[in-house]
Amino acid sequence: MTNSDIAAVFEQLADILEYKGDNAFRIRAYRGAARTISGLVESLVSIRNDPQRSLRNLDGIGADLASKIETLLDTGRLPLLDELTAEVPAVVWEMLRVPGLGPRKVKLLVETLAIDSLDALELACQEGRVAALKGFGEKTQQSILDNLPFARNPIHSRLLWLEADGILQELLVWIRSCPEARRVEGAGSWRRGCETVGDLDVVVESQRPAAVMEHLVAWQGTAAVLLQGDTKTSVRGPRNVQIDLRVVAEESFGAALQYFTGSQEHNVRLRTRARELGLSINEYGVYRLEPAAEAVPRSARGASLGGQTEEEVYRAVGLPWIPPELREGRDELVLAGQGLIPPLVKLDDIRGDLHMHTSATDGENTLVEMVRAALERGLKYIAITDHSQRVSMARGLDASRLLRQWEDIDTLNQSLCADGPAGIVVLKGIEVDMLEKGGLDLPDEVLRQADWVVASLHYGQQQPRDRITARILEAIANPWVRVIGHPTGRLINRRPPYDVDIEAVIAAAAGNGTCLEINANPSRLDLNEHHAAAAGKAGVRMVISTDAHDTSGLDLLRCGVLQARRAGLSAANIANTLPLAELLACKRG
DNA sequence: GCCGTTTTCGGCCCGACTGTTTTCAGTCG
Repeated sequence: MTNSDIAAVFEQLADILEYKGDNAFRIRAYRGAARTISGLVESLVSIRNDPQRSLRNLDGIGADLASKIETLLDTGRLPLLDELTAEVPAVVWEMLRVPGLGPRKVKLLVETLAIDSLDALELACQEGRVAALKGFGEKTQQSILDNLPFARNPIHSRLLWLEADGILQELLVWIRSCPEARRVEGAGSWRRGCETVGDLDVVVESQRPAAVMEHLVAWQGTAAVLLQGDTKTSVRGPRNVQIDLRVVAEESFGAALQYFTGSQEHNVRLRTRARELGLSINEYGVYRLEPAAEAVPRSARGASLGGQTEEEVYRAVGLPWIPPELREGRDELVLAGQGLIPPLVKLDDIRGDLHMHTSATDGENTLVEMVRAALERGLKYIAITDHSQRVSMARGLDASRLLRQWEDIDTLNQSLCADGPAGIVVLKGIEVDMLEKGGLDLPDEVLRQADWVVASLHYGQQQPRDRITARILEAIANPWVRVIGHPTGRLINRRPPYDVDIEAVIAAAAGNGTCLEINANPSRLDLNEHHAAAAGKAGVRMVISTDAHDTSGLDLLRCGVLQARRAGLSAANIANTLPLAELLACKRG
């Protein structure tokens, strides 16, 4: 079993235990273990087999879960899961996708009304049998009917970060146009730069919350109002995304922004740290913990020790401000406490883009158009890396077409030089395919004439782990290959990564001085943050590239930079922050 | 089920909103 299989088992156990009404902290323990495991780069097998290490040293994994992991590794099954799965009818998982229905209510519906399908649930609502249940009522019954379509619609995946960003930017412009709104910021997983975003969070400072919330309701993108209170309003926006707006006073803005940025796990850890210091953090500020704090209403508590800015909140617990991209509840609080949060790479640090296509293959713009667009964006160098011949669908280049393109690039560079020193250098590159049977799609004799070679795997993605890994290791060892393109091949929400031993890839890249790509395309973001972090620790340089197929694709660099920041990487970890001469001196020598 | 420079037992972050409730449970983030 792979790490993700085992993480899935623990998630499933947590879901089942939640439905059964088990201890909430036990459930949290299973979810915490699943999170830890899905963030691992090394396989659980290798950790278990390493005499220097122990599964029990993993965050949130104790004696019991370690033994369950061993059982899963040995047998591929877990008796507890088989046992519990049999106790929960399948309809439960469908019903839990109805917004507003949680495990408690679903359990009551299943057990008292014998609901066994969404159709049966709909009928029970129409016949008024749901409203008659204890704890339910007319409004709950109607809300179930209204929300049933969301449970039935299988297209329920989270938005890509860039899609969420498009909606949020429009929304922020609208909210900022409200005269009653002062500071306005996006929060949540969008602000943390997550690969995908489930819903949009906006925090606003205002003296008149009601006016701001009415302004949101009046937005042209608002499709329905889900709930509206004194300080919080939720609406359904474009593409059915839920938008949560929270309005607070000036002295609480930082605390609210911190709270709504999350992640949940980061906040749990931050608040736990606060409690150890005799403090309590909520979305209004930081307070001293009184002996009977629970009984004291917020307004009657002592003065806030901070909350106007995020910096104040972190400072109150003895920490420097932590960049949102690192707030995932991993080791960021410990690092921050030791002053070891690295300066994260910024978009401005990136000097060049080293993976893009032109109309010579499957790009939409010509060489000259791509170069002009890169120049407009202030890039100092770019590599033109069209597909090689194996990618016939894209009219991949054979050696002779490639050499002709490189002649064009030579000519272009000469004319760019004549324009003066503020120009751009165009590198002669290729995205060469790693062939199914091994080897590369162009001979070394051609590759050695290139300035920049990206090697990528597009075919034979179903091959077994050792075959895929061997193909990539061979490319890494090739003296002319500078970087491995989208090293795992995944497409977010569409296609899983191919089965590759990423630990071996990282080790080989480190040994050969070959870079690994952080492909900035919002559907790829490949390497992912965990792999990129591990590569950075291993001393591998990464290249953040757009893989642009048209001029607007060059704007995607910022998505790759966000991914690198989430991996905790600095400019020093990223090869294309270097001046060109140093970049080209990187591999050989 | 995990965890421990006060602890191997007794804790485990915190609050808004809704609906169905005479004081709170469930859901959500």
